[in-house]
Amino acid sequence: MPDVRDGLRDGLQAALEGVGVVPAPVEIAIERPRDRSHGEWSSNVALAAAKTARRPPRQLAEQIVAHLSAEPPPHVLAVEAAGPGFVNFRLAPSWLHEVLAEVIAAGADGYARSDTGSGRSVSVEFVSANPTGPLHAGHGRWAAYGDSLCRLLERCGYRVTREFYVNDRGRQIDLFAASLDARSRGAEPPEDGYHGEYVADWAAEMPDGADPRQWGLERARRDQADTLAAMNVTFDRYTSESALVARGAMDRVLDDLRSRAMVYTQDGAVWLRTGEFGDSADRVLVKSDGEPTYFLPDIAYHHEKFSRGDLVIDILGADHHGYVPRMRAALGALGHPPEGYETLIGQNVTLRRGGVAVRLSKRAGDMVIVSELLDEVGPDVTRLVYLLQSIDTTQTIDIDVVSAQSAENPVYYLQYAHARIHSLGRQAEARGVRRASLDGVDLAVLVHERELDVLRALAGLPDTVAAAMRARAPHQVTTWARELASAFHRFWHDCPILRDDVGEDVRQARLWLVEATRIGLAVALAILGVSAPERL
RNA sequence: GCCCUCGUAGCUCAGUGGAUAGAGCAUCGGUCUCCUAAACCGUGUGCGCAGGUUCGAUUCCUGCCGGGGGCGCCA
Repeated sequence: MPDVRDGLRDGLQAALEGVGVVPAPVEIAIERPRDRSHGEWSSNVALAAAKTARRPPRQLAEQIVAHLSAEPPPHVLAVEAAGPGFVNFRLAPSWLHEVLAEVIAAGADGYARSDTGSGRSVSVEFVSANPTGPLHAGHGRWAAYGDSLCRLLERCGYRVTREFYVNDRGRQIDLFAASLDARSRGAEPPEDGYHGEYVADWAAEMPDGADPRQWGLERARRDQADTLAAMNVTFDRYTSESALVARGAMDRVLDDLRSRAMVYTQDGAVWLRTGEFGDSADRVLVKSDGEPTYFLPDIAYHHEKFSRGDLVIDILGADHHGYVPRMRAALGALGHPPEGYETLIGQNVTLRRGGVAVRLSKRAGDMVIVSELLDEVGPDVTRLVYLLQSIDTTQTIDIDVVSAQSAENPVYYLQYAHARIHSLGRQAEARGVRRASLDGVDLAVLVHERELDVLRALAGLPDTVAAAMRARAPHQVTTWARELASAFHRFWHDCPILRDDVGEDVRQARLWLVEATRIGLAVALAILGVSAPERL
């Protein structure tokens, strides 16, 4: 896909040669200046290359400008040296008209797609909630985040496997089954058991004679699956811990570690030398009672995942961050390269209702589950709210705000832009206005600042998608979508389309501009896993 | 004590190794005979503190202060 920066970069390259800076000492960076008055694009090459060029940056910038001005790259109206030594480019709107044509040609399926990950596979594990209860608000965040990250990776060409690990054996399951059993008999769960209300609810559903363990696991998994389905999050692979143990994967990985002399016995327990691989201490693999800890099957699971991904990504809650060094150490002990394993730690979610924070604790019982949020605001708002901010920050979701049908709710701004586009389509149809073939439309009539702002936003989408994928930060796509919506609302306000006093040539060009906006919004919403209403 | 993470406007949050740090909400004041006013326009003494690296730091590094999370032969 053509990029206006290619021409600018070639021009800068030639200019550097022209002023005797050969070869260029740095990669030529071209970025958008924060301040529009500094032009459409800007380069800091003169600042970066000044030292090797052995002249003041400002002087170098002026020399570069002199060369570029003699033979300006495509679309360039003027080149200026500015500030400490920036080279600023002023461009004709034609570069944006080319962007519009590109967006239309690529469509929602093709625009902002890249092949940076083609031929590479990645396994992404997220949510992996214990089958001991419903998904809480934090799980909802990982579901929204993880699925959107996968969509980003896919858009960049990676082959992605979405993975969910089910810890269906061990002490927590025993406690859950015991809690369920106690409730079904009208008794209190064990002290360190599960005290949430749902345990009593589920116990009441449990048929007489059912095995609380088996029945409870199925009940919890069904509940979680329903919630994930409601959020439009699906997994390619569920791996059961007990099944993994049953088919011998755990024993095999233990043998493997033994053969590598990574294991020793002490106090009747089997330990892994994780301390030698960067962990703060060695860890127990098999307890003195002969039972494996969760850690050993988890190692086996991660070992397996490398058969599905060149890159293995775990998305974990902040409360599991301490687990990262030991898993990293275990994988190192098995000979996996460190760069093949990536962990993304998400901070907690707090829900607020009526101005009061609701505490999240599945075992204590006072828990806010995702389905509560889903029931109130629906899957689209739920996902978008989760993806409004970075997972590095703790998130506070005010249920009163996000469930309000008001301007306070940040989701509506986006949805309204989408609805306006579809409203225009309906109006156009009612008035018998049709969009002419793009070949016959003169996009050069798009010169209004509001029109150009929309196109500038659209021009930035490919970079945004690429950057969001690299940073594992789907919320950057949300931010972009809000910026596009803002540009679109301002355009809408100032640039009528169907009104009688609008000339046909301008109307046609604007109809295509709206279509391009629709495509941009569709790309972003597809990555976010959100659908927007066609009318509000 | 150690580890992870955050600290940006009254509130909720974006953002960047660069040239004058943004959005939404809230406040106050404007804009519909016109495609949806859930919109638009105007309105602001803000990067926790101190060092360091750099031509340039709010951004990177170190320390401190403050918030959240974690440090089991639980998962």
